Amino acid sequence: MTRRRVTLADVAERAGLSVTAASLVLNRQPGTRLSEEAHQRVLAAAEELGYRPNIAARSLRTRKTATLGFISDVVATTRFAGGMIRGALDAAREHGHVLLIAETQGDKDVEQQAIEAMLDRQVDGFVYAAMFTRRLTVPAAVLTRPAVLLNATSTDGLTSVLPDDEGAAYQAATALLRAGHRRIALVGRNMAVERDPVRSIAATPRLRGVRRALAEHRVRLIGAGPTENWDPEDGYDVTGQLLRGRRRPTGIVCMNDRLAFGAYQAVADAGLAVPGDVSVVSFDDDPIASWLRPGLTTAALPHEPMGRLAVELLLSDPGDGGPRVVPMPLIARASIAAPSG
Amino acid sequence: MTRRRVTLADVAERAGLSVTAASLVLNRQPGTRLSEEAHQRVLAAAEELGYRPNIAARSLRTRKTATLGFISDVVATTRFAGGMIRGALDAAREHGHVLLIAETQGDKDVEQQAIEAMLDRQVDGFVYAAMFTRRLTVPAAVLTRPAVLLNATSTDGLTSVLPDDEGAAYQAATALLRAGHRRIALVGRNMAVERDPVRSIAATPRLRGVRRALAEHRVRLIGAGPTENWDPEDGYDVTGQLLRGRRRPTGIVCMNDRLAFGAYQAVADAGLAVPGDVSVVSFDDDPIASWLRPGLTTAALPHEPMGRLAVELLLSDPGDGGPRVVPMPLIARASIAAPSG
DNA sequence: CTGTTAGCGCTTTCAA
DNA sequence: TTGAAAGCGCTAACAG
Repeated sequence: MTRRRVTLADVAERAGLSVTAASLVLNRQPGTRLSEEAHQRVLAAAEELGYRPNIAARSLRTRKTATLGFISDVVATTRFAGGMIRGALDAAREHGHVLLIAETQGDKDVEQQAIEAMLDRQVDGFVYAAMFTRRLTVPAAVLTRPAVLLNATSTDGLTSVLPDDEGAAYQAATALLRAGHRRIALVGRNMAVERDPVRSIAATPRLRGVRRALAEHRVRLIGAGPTENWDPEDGYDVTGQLLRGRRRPTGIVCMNDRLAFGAYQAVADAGLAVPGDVSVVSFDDDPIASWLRPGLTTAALPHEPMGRLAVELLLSDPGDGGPRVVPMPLIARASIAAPSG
Repeated sequence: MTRRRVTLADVAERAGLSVTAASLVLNRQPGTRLSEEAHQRVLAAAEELGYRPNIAARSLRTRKTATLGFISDVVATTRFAGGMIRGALDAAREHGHVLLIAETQGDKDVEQQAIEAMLDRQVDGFVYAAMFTRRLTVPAAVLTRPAVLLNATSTDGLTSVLPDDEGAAYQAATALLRAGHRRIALVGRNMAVERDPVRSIAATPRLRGVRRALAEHRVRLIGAGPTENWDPEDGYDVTGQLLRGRRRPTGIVCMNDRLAFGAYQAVADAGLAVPGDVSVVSFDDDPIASWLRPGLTTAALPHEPMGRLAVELLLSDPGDGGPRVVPMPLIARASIAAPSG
């Protein structure tokens, strides 16, 4: 039932011209050598027949497939992952490209297989993405083609796209300071992570940004216990300790929204309120940030712009190598107020 | 710098055989006509040269690309969306296929463009997915190739993959009944939605399943006000009303986890506790379900198995047309207890 | 058991 | 201004 696809030859025949002519017209060659009439005839024929080029056949000659490979470790587990994909997808579409997507789940064999499958299909380039900002080593097969790192850095000299964690942290802490807070604590410290070059990429600049803001106001951070992870229960535990401590903070910076979610619960359990007794600011703009009551003020991970930038770099000049930093907008909700004391 | 890819001709030359022979061996033809020695030589040559077939070239002859198109309305916005993609990706990989993914955002032009771009690349088939279960009309261009609907139904007679909402609702309500509850309310009613053939696909079977379970125990549902949407604030509002009503429920079934999130807040604001005073059960298994305290018992949307099944059907015999229902496991956490009264 | 040849649909010299 | 012909890498008739 599926009728044979119409080919360039069909168009040419209908236009009463050669395949060459048809090809020339349809590809809008610069030095428009064909007569105006030939143009019209080909265009009309293509239109009437509903002609669409066979990209596979074309790529055999041109070695361009207008297809990019997007390789990431995890898409399903983390919820904003989709944002990077969406941004990449949008940019690709705007440039007439299409995305082959693979998820490796951190499995090197799966990854290798995925890369080869894409190479077999002659992708023009790769976006190699990590769902959690980190440093990584790019598989050699990826370096076979132009490539851009997304939400990660490496030592391969590849261009990489990263969120501006430090700037975001500076803004977040400054928001607290501007509201008048001086007793500020930070939830989510973990020296082991901060010293680990692989995992520190988000933690360290966030810490640095907070410190820089506080330093400008000559405020010292209230010490908080370390957290093993950045999950709600970690936030709950550490915030509980802080609230029971001798110098109770009026403002808390959480390293991410999941911690903040736990912090909210700890504040409530202590018989206190956000933001009346404790102001909270955080990172990521996880969907729950808007569901919490009061809404959580948080610096949004710009996943969509990041994904977009990655493919735009890939399609223009991916070679230069420096990291490109994308700003994280502070989404102001209702979790910050002036300190009550 | 990128060395020319090694071709079949290279392998053949190195093996001292014809291209045909090499092709035959590498494609493991059934009637292994080549000599054992020829086999070895070709295999060795391919191995040494790191030969990889050019799928584009192959597909020109075979009209098979081992590439599938995955079209969905939204991937980034909804958090579990990724699950369907992951399942589809896994199944595709296991079958040596690769996925071209596009997101249409509900825009028909974007959609048409995406479908054509995929058709231009000769995809072998389509998975057409909706991120919220619903009825839809499949674009004609999709019907050009084998296709399977994912999380949606249509009138095109396409095979579709759906979650077993009714079974899940039956289980959820039964869990409450078994715990001893008799005063049970349902949060998330909306007649307008239930009567709308487009949007009712999840709501109606959930309602039916709950009713069937209650009927078996001769229990009548406590009336609850309708909700405009299924968002946290809707759950908060309606649950608040129920708790202030004359016949306070001891068990609540929420139509989804976002509603349940709001319900938890309403219970807390009423000075009551989950599950001591009110048991809650819900649908979806949104990540927050596990973050809530106490953990929310909820029927999980089986996105991953659904995505997987869709491509498996597509790769085997997509033609048959009936809807295929995937069970929704009830994830038991801590939000159900015996009624206190 | 193995090689020759044609051709998938397209682009691109080169010649007319 | 136009067309013929070669060839991208591969598979599949058809010979031998």
